[in-house]
Amino acid sequence: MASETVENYLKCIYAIEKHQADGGVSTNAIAEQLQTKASSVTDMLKKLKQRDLVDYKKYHGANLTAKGRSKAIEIIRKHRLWEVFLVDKLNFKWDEVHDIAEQLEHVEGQELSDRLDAFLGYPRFDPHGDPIPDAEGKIRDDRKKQALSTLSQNHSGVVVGVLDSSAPFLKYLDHLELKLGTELLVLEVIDFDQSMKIQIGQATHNVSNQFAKNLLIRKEVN
Amino acid sequence: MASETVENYLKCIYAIEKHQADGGVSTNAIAEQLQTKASSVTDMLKKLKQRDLVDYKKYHGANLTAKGRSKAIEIIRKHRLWEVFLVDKLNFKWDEVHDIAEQLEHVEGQELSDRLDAFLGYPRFDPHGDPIPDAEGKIRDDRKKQALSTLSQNHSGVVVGVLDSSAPFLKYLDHLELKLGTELLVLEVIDFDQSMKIQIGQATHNVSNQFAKNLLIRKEVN
DNA sequence: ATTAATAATTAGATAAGTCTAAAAATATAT
DNA sequence: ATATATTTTTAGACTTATCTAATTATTAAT
Repeated sequence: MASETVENYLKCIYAIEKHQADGGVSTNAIAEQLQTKASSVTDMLKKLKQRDLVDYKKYHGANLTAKGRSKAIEIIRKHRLWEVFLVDKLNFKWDEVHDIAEQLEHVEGQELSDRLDAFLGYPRFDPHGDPIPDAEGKIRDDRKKQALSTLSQNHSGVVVGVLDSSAPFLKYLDHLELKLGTELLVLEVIDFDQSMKIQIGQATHNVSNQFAKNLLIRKEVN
Repeated sequence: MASETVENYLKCIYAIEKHQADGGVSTNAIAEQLQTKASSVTDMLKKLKQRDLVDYKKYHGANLTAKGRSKAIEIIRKHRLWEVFLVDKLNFKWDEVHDIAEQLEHVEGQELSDRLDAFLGYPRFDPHGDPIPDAEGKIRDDRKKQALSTLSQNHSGVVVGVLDSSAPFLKYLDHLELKLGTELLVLEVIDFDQSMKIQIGQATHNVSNQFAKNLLIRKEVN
């Protein structure tokens, strides 16, 4: 199989592709995401192309081939399954699991992930609300989710995920007593900076637009 | 922390040290165990010495320092805990877990192993009967175990471990319906080649001396 | 349509780990 | 005690993945 480094590149390109709809993923975007230099990325893209994992044209970025995408999804599946394991079975908190899962995702063995999947009860979502691809690589996520920032006054929703799964953001959510499944109501949107006042249970909080853009909710019909 | 390669060298030196009582572990012994060349081992021993993980004198082999030994035991702890997980929770068979645990043992995080340990109920032994070091690196094994080959006629014992944990040997044990805890009785020892006839439940089998040397039993007083 | 700014690539080095082939040290045998 | 065999080390090369500095392409701006 591919080295850990190669796997990280594939996962990274997959993630960027999803955020940008059109065109090739740029060398710089990959470099920034992976905390490496553009020249290293260029070198790697050549190798990935040789192995038929990406389509790559000099100066025009890269896109995953079917083969590359399939490998990326496999890694994401493992990452998310391990995260469920760490939270559900080992009682880690949702802000503690990312780095460990980052290591576990590279452990090889289809049999391993499939048995882990079964052991966990075939979870559909990881602790951050991200969908877990099934054994065939299908991503089953039919939820209509949107950023909190897209809600207007007096609309309510249920937290179903996050766009930022960094520890600081997740800890802030804990602080606000927000977790997956929590219902919230937009009381007010401030025109000046798009910050909003939201109600969670009996409490109200003011949150920034940056915050609202990173929280995913399913809108409630009310 | 140390790279996977370094960890594998430490684990290897630890294992050989245990089998040979005296003196330095030879370059060739390490090379054979790790399926690599003697020259590579020499290179690595120099690096391990620089990092104070082994004592090494040219042409006279290496021994782990306290620091090196502690790291080796940490890896062994992780390896054995993961093996318990794979067998007890994911229902792998005892001959299938070695290679997967070989990967999992390199995942970093003291917190991870400790929580895994707790989740598994602080097991004392892995699926092959090897003792699991505790969080402080103490190896708790007060069992009086000996190779089956040391038993004489009409003595019986209980299987408590194996010296060879390769898949072929373990599968053979399955075939004989021998597992940890199984009682057996030596019916006859053939003088010619030290092979023996043993009784397991109602069945009797003839096993080679090579077999008997790799099966660990606790002698029963009867 | 040039020029300036930005992005991407090449060239050449470095580090970790490995190898082959040759040289040196140690161990063994007479 | 010397010769032979075995083991170990050195020297130099290769691979993967990385870096810096310099160069080349592309994009944006006037």
